[in-house]
Amino acid sequence: MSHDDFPTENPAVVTCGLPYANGDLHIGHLRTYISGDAYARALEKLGQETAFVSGSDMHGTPVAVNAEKRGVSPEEFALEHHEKYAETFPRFNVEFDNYGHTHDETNTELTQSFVRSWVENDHVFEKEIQVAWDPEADTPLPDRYVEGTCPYCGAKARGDECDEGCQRHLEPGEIEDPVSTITGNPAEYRTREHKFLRLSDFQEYLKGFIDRLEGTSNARNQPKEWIEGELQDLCITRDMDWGIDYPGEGKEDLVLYVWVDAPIEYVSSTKQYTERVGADEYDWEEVWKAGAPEADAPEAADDETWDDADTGDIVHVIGRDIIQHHTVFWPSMLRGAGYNEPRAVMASGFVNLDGQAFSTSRNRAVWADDYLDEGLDPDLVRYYLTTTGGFQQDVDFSWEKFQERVNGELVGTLGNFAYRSLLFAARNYDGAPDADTSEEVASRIEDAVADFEEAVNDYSLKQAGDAAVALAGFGNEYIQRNEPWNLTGDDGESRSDSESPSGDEPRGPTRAEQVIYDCVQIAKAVAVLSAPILPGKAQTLWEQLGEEGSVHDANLDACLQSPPGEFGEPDELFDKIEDERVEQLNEKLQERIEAATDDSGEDATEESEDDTMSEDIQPVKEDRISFEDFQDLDIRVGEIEVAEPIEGADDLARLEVDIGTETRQIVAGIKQLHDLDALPGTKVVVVANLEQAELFGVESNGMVLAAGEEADLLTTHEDSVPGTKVR
RNA sequence: AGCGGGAUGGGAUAGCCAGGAGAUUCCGGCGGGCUCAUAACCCGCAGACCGGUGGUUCAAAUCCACCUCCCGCUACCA
Repeated sequence: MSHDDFPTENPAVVTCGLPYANGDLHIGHLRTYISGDAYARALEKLGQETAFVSGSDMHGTPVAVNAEKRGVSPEEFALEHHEKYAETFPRFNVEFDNYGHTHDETNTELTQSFVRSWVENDHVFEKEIQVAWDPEADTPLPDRYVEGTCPYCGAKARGDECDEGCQRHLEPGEIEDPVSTITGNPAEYRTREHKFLRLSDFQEYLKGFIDRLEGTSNARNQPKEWIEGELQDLCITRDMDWGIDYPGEGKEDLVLYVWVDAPIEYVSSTKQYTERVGADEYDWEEVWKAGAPEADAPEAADDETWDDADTGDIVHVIGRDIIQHHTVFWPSMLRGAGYNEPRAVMASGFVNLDGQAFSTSRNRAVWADDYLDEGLDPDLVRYYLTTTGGFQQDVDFSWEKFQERVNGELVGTLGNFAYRSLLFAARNYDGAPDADTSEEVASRIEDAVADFEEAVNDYSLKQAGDAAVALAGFGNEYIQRNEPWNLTGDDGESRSDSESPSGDEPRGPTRAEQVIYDCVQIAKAVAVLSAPILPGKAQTLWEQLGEEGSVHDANLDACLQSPPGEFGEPDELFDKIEDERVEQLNEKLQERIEAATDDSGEDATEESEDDTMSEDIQPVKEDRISFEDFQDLDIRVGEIEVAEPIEGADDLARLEVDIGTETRQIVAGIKQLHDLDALPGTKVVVVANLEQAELFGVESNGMVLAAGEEADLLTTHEDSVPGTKVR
């Protein structure tokens, strides 16, 4: 399948996955938005007509539940977050052409029109299903708000999945002893009629679609299992008040499932952009609808049809956790309503913090607000997040690594080159000397531009960013090699006589003038090429060069166009991050984590508040065991000698425990609840004759006893020596 | 369990789709240079049998098969 290279004749739209209006943003979330922004800007650099849109996802159960807890309406609750997001993004230089939300009029109307199209094209059917209900609160309980016992393995499980036990998917009604996680009441099941989108209608279509799809490879490969297997039909309604009403008679009590109205916001947001700037400036229908094959027979549109279709280019930038939504549900939804299909899905990896996943409940995260409050420039984290690894790779964040990249590449290479070149030029020539770009330098800039163009067409922001920094690196080498500081002050002697063969011209540039002119030209190209990733800093450099207007209006051709002649002494573009600063940042992070762990009762977030307390205290079991059975347990005192985290596991720690006769390796689920460094020397109670197990690839030979969800470690009151039997 | 992603000098990463020069870049180490520049920059050196085994090929980090280990997804968490 062949899409034309960017820039294409038709408009493009770049979208970012909708942030859910329930919680704060951290730099993990930011990775997607920064990348989307940088990619949209990069497309514009190529001269591609591009809109960049997103919006807040306002609906769904978590918003409704959390709003109720706070005693406000869901709308008020969600709008508050929406406004916060809308204000935060620009502070990271993420500038949407339109940022809407799913609850506005545009999206409500458009969503309902999508649903009507599906109904008209016979993709929707009705089915009775079992829905969990909280009889006391008289509210339905979506899957995740039910807990109970897994009918297969007996483990504690969520309504939709045996998440801790056998991992089996559970159908509504299957779980035993269902309990509402909202109120703690026993839940019951009621039979309800719901609407389904028949995804199987699109199975053949999707097989073709996935092969045409560009972007990251994970977005193409991950959904294959679904597409080539049997697609479950998608239940598109929920028993709730909060959401967009299902547009049909007799269904007033149903709202649409969030994953119906959420992606449609991409279209709505683009439409709002058109409404604001006018269709001759940017026409949303050209990108979303025009030229798309007819909707009535989805599978009829094959590769060839799409090849010939004169459509716009839709690029979705998302996190890799919602790949299936964008490669299975969403294209089906678009196709069923006669819309265009996405050209590319760029699914980013996650951001880890010092090698471990962010944990919002433990406050182990770098929050967007914290970053800004530190006074750190947004372009620094933009650079880090977009160029540290491949787009679909996970990226590890630590303040040390952040410092290393900033100081090495932005301060040392890019900033230093720009500063030394412009300063030298300003001091000696009051700007760019009179000359033309040398062949060597022009050709090097052309290479950088070609790299950049290739990067955009390969959906590689890293390559785009590297193109700019590598060019600055060349600049440093070039200025060093030519030593213009040893050439100034010379008179006629050092002029490059080869450059001015005839006596007609008053004089050619001196060697120094030539070198400095070249450097200024390189700096200009660096400003243009780095603008998508470093929008603020590129603009500063642009202004230092004496350029008018915005660097974001310049396209790649500007890289080789001559810079204006005059400018004054520049300021340094980037500040070095000192070691003390990194220490401070680490300390603050550490303090926050500890604070969050300490007062977990008071300032606890939604996760712990709900169920932890009730979960720990259960009625005493009726079944008694014999004394002999008890005797079979070898419980003894142990002393922790070594405690270290197990890479990648959320809460597992590897312990070495002295149990008197020997030192055992034991894996315990206590990592996030204890400061592991403080554990060695602690007396614990160990079940020594438990069968061995392997957890996360680490052998566990015994069990350390701890109480409850908080894993409160059992220890001894006096100082029994390791090995002492507990009885 | 199935599926996806990954394993590359001490650390971090690129290259893999389109097989072929001394395997990229950054940090760190060692030695030199420069002084326009933010103790910055430039040059050179050391250091990798590209996770393992087998295959295809004139040629494999790259393609194929099997295996090991890590991370994730499996139908509301970027």
